[in-house]
Amino acid sequence: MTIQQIRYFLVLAKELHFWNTAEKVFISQSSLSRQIQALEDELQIQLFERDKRNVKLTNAGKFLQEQWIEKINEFDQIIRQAKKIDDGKAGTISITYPGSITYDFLPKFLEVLNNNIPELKLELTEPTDENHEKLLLSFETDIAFSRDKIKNANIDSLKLYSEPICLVVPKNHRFLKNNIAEIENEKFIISGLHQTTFFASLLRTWFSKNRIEPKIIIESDFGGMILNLVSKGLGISILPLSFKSALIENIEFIELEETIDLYINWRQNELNNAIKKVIELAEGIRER
Amino acid sequence: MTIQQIRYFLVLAKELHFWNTAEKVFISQSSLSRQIQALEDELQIQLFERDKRNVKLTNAGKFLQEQWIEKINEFDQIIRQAKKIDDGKAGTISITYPGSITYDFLPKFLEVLNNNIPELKLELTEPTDENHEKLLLSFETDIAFSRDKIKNANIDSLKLYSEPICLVVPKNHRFLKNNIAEIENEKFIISGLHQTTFFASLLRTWFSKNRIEPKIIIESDFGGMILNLVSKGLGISILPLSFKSALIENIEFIELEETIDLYINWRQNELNNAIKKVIELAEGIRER
DNA sequence: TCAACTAATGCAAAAACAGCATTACTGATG
DNA sequence: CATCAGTAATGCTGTTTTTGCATTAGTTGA
Repeated sequence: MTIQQIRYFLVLAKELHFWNTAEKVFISQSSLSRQIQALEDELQIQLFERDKRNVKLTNAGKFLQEQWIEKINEFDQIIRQAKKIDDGKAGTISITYPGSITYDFLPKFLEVLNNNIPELKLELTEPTDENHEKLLLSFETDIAFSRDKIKNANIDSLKLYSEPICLVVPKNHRFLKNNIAEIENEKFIISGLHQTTFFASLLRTWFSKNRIEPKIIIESDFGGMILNLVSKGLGISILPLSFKSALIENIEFIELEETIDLYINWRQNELNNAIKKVIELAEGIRER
Repeated sequence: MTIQQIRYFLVLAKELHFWNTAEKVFISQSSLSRQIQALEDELQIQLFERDKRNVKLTNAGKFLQEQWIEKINEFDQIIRQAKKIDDGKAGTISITYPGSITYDFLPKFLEVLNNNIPELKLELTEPTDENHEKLLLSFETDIAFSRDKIKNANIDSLKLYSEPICLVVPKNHRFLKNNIAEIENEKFIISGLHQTTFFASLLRTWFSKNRIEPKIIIESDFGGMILNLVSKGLGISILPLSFKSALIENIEFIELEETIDLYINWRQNELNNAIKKVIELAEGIRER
């Protein structure tokens, strides 16, 4: 059984037409017909019901289509990862991170990487869903920065630092002079509280602990946007202190009691030396 | 790339010896050598470092060995499952169940199955670890009976019935005449409370709710054994009412307030008609 | 220096595969 | 009812790939 045969099968299962499929996979109709027959023979499973005119998946065929699509993707991903390991330092490594470290920690970290492994190529992504666990284990990413600790037997985690979260207000806001009072009357520009991200849940907890039902006028998950709107006087927000490094005009940060952590996460028993080196450097930063 | 090549690779990765490997996989050494070369060529990844005398896995090779062992197993399991679907009613379906339904529900259910689908072949297992979720999704089982509801988007669950849990005591035990008092002085024969099974956690809750620290003299997860020891007067136990159907001599059941449920669980969108029919029959039983 | 080991390779036979042309059957059309 | 277009399977032939044998070439230890 060939991986290629499985790919042919998957295209045919979608097209349900030998000629079209043959064209798509760049072989002749007769060859395709025989490849599929060979596959059916080897598996001893009928995949398609076909008469001289129609092609239809059997139940077993439908099942294999579902399952194989997934497995073949995983398969390809594994090979891509193996290539990275084979390339060694020349390979590209993927890093995912929460937007809140864009202005402060991340640039510093990238500078350290560049000084120590100048030949390293990086791919940076800010994941929309925050399932770091899955992203790491399926090799879609190599290093994941996260705000909460990942608890998984196959993932190692290390806390890098804690920082306060802050009220973010325009310059000259009354909060800066008086005590923080009647916060409930303020308009908030804030990430959607229904989100499942760790920061959203921290915000929910903070609001409920302080018995505040915030008046949210704009929801945005993009910190840069929030800062900008606050600086224009459209409302106030709550963000980790790191955002101060964005150096936006007309903004002040008021530290709150609450703190938030930053973790670095990676696959246990990583074999890729470049990734191992990056982790070491992160550990080094923490020790300082 | 052939599945077969990957299998060759996996054997060689373990043996690290071309001749031995060739013998094990029933091809000649030269053929094996060329198959591995072809694999390396196609992947563009060096899998082994070899001189004229030694064979050693590269890092990328180690990685692929780890990953492929797993994927190939999943692959085989998928094909086995597809075969079952292809066989239709003639196939064997796998059922896992908690020991507590051995004497009451399960025999009745098997009778219903036998009356309705006499040609069905069954494989029954009492899983030691209770990870029904994984067993179902990896196709190691087809139908899982469980005491707690499985919450997983890819698994469907149905509650079949509730039953009380009972104190199980020898005949003529004082509890049968008086109120249940000074239970703390009784010796318990019971499943290990540290277990992660749903029943163990239910027991823990019950004991703590009633502020009892049970004196456990024998731990056993096997209901039949527990019944036997209770009947011999060695202690008392707590079990679901179902065990009454075991019809052991010299035993009485005292119903408690607490109840426990039985669920049947299966993969959503099951394609195997035999499995679908079994689920239907289970639903039918419930409606009665 | 020699013998034992072991992975790679040249070679010829065998097997598998590819594509062309054709067959065989189905449905639709007039 | 005859004809035609559509479609999957198959016979055939040339090409490519794979196989195993025998041999080579490098390594290790005596």
